[in-house]
Amino acid sequence: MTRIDDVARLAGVSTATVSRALRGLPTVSETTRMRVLDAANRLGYTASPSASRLAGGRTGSIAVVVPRLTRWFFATVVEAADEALQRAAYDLLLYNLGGREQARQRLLHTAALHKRVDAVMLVATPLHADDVAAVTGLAMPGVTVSSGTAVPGWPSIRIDDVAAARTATEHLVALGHRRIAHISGDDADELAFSTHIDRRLGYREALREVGIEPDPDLDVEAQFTVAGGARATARLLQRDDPPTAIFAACDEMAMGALATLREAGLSVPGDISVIGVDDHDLAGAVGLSTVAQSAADQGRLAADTLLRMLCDEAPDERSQVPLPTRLIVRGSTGPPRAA
Amino acid sequence: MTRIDDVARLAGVSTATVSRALRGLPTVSETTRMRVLDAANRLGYTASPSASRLAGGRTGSIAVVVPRLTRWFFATVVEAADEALQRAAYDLLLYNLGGREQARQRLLHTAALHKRVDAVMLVATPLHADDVAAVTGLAMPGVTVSSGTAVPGWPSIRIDDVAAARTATEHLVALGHRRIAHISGDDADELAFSTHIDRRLGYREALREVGIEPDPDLDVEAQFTVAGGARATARLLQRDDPPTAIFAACDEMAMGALATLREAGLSVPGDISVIGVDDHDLAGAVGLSTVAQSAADQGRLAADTLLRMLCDEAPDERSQVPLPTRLIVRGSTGPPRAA
DNA sequence: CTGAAAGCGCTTACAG
DNA sequence: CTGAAAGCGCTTACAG
Repeated sequence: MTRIDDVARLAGVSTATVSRALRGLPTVSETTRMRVLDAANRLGYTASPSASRLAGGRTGSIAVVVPRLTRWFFATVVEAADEALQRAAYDLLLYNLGGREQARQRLLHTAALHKRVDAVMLVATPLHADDVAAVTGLAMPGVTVSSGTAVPGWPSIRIDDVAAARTATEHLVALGHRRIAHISGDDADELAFSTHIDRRLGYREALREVGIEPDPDLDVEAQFTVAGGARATARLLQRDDPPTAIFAACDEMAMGALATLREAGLSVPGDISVIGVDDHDLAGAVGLSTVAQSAADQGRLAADTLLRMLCDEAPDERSQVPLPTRLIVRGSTGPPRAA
Repeated sequence: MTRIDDVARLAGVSTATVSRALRGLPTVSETTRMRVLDAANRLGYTASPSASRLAGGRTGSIAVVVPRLTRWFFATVVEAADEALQRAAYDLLLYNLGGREQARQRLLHTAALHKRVDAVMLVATPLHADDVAAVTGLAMPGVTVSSGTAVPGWPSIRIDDVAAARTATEHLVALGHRRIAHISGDDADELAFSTHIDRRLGYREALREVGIEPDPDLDVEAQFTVAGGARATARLLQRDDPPTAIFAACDEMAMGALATLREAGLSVPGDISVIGVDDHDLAGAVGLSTVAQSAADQGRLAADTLLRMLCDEAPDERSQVPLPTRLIVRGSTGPPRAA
C-alpha cells in the first residue's frame, strides 16, 4: 500500500510536511499544502491509523459501554452519540455487556481500554468502589450516562429519576388512585445500577406525601424488559386485592404490563391504569402514558461533553444539571372505577 | 506506562520472548512462560494495541455497518455479533449510517476502513456497482447481512425475503381475504437495499397464484418505521374501498398500522387484519401475527463466518443458505367480516 | 526454545 | 515554513 514517503516523493517534500499538510496544521504554506493534497489524492493515500496512533499518542477512538443494546434507551443513546463522534472523526468502540457480569469485570479491571481509546462513555454501568478506582486509574476523560455512581472528575449526564417517578405517581394519584403498584428493577441483580432505586424512591415519596403508606405487596421486582413487566403484572393480578394502577419503571416493562392485562381480559384504563417512563418509540403506538426523557439528547450531550474534554475545553454547562422530563398522558391512564 | 522491556527486564528474558509468551505462541518453554506471565502481572502490563497493530499487521478490529441502530433488527444483529466478537477478543467498530447517504459514501469510498479493521460486516447497506468495487478494493474478508447486492467472495447471510412475504400473504389469503394491502419501502429512498423489493415480489406472487391481480392502490410505500407504517395505513383508510387486511414489510410498520387502526376506532382483526415480518421483541406484547426471523442468529452467524474467514477456515456452511422463517399467528389476523 | 536487530509507518521536537 | 532524525512500542524473520 502507499505510504507517507510515496506521497512525500511525489509532492517533492519531506514526510514531516506531508504529515502536517494532511492533518491541516497551520504551519504549512498554502502552495505546499495543495501540492501534498494533490499527491495524496492521486495515490489514494490514507494514513495508517496504527502508525499515527503509535507515533501521535492518541487513538482517535472512544469506548461506549452499554448494558444491552437491544433496549430502547441504550440503542438510542448510542445512535445519538455515534452521530456526534462520527462528525468529529472519532471511532466508536462498542462494548455491549449483554448482562454478562464477567464482561463488565474484564472491561473495567483488565486495562482493556487502556491504550485503546482516548475517552470512555459509561452508560448505566454498575460501578462498585473498586470499579470506580479502576476507571479513575484509566486516567482519561470520561462521562457517565444514567449512572448511579459518580466518578470523580467525570460529568454525569442524567435525568432526575426520583422526580420522574414522582411525576408518574402523582399523575395516578391525581386521577384518584390509591392502590398503585410499582414494577421496578431487581436490587440483587442490578447492583449499583441505581435507576430503579431512585424511581422506587420517587414512587414511595409521592405516595407518602398524600398519606398512602407504600404496600410492599404492590412493589414487585422484575427485569427491565417487556417479559419482565409482563410476569410482574401477572403476579400483581394474583393478589387478593389487586392494584387499580401500575407505575412501571420503564416503558418496556409497562408494555409488558399492557400485554398481560390484555390477555387477562382487563381493560385499560377502565380496570387498571398503566404508566411508564421513557417515551419509547412505540409508546405512542400503543397509547401508553409515560414520563418522557430524551435518550438522544443524553447521548448527544455525553458525546459532546467528551469531545470538549478531549480538547481541554470546559465541560458543557448542560452536563451539570439533570435533563428535563415531561409527563405525556395517553390512553393508558384514567380514573379508577367508582369504588 | 509500563512497556514490554520493563517486563522483559523483570523476567530476565528478551522482549521477543515476552511478546511470544504473552500471545500464547507455542515456541516458549513452560517455565519461561510462567516467569513472563508473572512479571507482566506484577507490573500490570498490557501491550499497546497501536504498537502491536503496526508491528503485527492486524488490527484486531471488525467494522459493523448498520443503517439505523434504533431499529429492532439492526440492534439485535449488532448485539449478537458483538457477543461473538468479544469472545474472540475482537474490537467492534460501529458505523451507524443513520440514514445519512453522505456517511455511507464516506465510509465506502474514502478508504476509511482501510488499515483500520481486519474485516467488515455490512448490514442492509445499499451497494451500487461502484460501491461493490470500492468494497472489493478493501481486499479484506467481509460478509453482508440482509443485503440485496452480492459482493464477490463475501458470504451473504439472509432469509428468503420473497418466501417470507409469500408466507404472510398466503396466511391472509387462507383466512379468506382478497383485498390485501401491502406497506413497504420506498424504492427511491432505499436504493439497492432490496429487502422491500423482495417482500413486495413475494406479496404479488402469492396474490397472483390465487388469481388476484395486485391493486397498485393497495401497495403503499413508507419508511421502515412505526411512524411510516402509521402514515401509510392512514392513507389506505382513505380509499373508497379499503383493504380487509394489511401485510406490512416489517413489524415496526405493522405496529404503526395497529396504532392508526386503533385511533380510527377500527377493530383488529374484526375490521382489518394485520401481519408483519420479524417477530420484534414487542410483537408478542401487542398480539401481532408475523413471519418470524431471527436477527440474533443472523448476527451471530455473520460474526462467526467472519472469524472463520480471518483464520482461513472454510466459511460456515450455514452461511450459504437462507436462514429459516416461521409464521406466528397471534391475535391480529382473522377472517374478514362476512361480505 | 531464545535473542539481537530490523522494521512496521507515522509524528514530533529540534534546527534552520 | 520546512527537513533530518529520533522515537513511538511492539512483532518478525533470521540465527543459533
